[in-house]
Amino acid sequence: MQTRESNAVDTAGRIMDVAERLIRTGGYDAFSFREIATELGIKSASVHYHYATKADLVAAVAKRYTDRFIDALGDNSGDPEHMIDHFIANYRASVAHENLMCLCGMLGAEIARIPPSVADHVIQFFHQNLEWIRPVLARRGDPDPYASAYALVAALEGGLLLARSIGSLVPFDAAARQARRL
Amino acid sequence: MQTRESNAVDTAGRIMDVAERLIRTGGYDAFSFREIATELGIKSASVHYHYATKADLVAAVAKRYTDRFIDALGDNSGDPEHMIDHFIANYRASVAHENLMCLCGMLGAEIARIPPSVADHVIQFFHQNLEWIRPVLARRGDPDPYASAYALVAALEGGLLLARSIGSLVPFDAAARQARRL
DNA sequence: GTCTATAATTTGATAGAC
DNA sequence: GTCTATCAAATTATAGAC
Repeated sequence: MQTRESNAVDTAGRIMDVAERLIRTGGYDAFSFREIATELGIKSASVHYHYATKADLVAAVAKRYTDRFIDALGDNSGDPEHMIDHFIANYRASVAHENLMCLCGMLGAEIARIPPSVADHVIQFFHQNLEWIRPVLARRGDPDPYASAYALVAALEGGLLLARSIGSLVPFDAAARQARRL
Repeated sequence: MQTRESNAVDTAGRIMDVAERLIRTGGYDAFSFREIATELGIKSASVHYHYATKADLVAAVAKRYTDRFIDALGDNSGDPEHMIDHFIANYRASVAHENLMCLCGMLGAEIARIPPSVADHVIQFFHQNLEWIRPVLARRGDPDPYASAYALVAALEGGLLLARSIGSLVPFDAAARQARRL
């Protein structure tokens, strides 16, 4: 069973930890097996023992990231206003606590160049996020919860991107505030 | 003087054309001098003749992209509602006509890994965009045009990202529509 | 499960002929 | 301005010892 902690205790988990951070910093092509190995004090051949190919590793990272993200969102049946704030807070933590992009935001930008097995997980991430927030928006009385869900996720991903670019949380908070208005 | 056309007639311009498309597809690390050379029917040494380093090439591409983008926006003194639609349309064309990310959206996601000379142009792009749209929003009677400018640019960049990820323009249009509301 | 060693390819970049 | 030739380093990946 996969641990829920950020810092896994087994080698396979630690490899994913490092890979996730590197991808969220520079994207799919901005890291190597050797870079991960060096950081963990092992050799790149050992990384290949756990994940045969780069596509395998990144697909595993994307799946774990999605599962953890949806798990952290939890139940969506509470007060809609509180649920929306909770949804926003989960995105905000990405840049606020670690100054990192959302993993699937980064890979989504690169969707046309990444392996299909990875792209599938990225698409799944967005669909699961949209399906979590859409009924919340509907319960709040939104006349078009489908469109509003798209708009909210887009605003949050763009907010992360702009916040990191400018080096300030102000754009994220402004985007979230505007997108959460009924 | 730099031509305004997308397809430059000189080699230096053609190199930038190919580089821009490749970066907008997969990011800074997802292309090589050889890939550009092969596509143009020349050798990678010839690319280095025009741009000594990869950082030099991408910085030139980012500067040209920003200059063209701001130039295409033109004067911002017209009817605010029309100016906002015009601003949105310039972003929308990126994914609608070429299925590409905004160059500076892509590089902004990777801001922590790209050369500082490139990052400077990315930051400039966002500041120039914000300064173009902010007075428009102010003239429209927005109580906080600074925040609304951030929110609009974030929504459009996130809209591009989500549209490309999902493979549909619906998320972009939903994000733009929500972000343009007063 | 980790290692050494290495293969095969690609990368950014340079020297020097034409 | 473009070429051939080349370099040093890095890349993904594999074989086989321990």
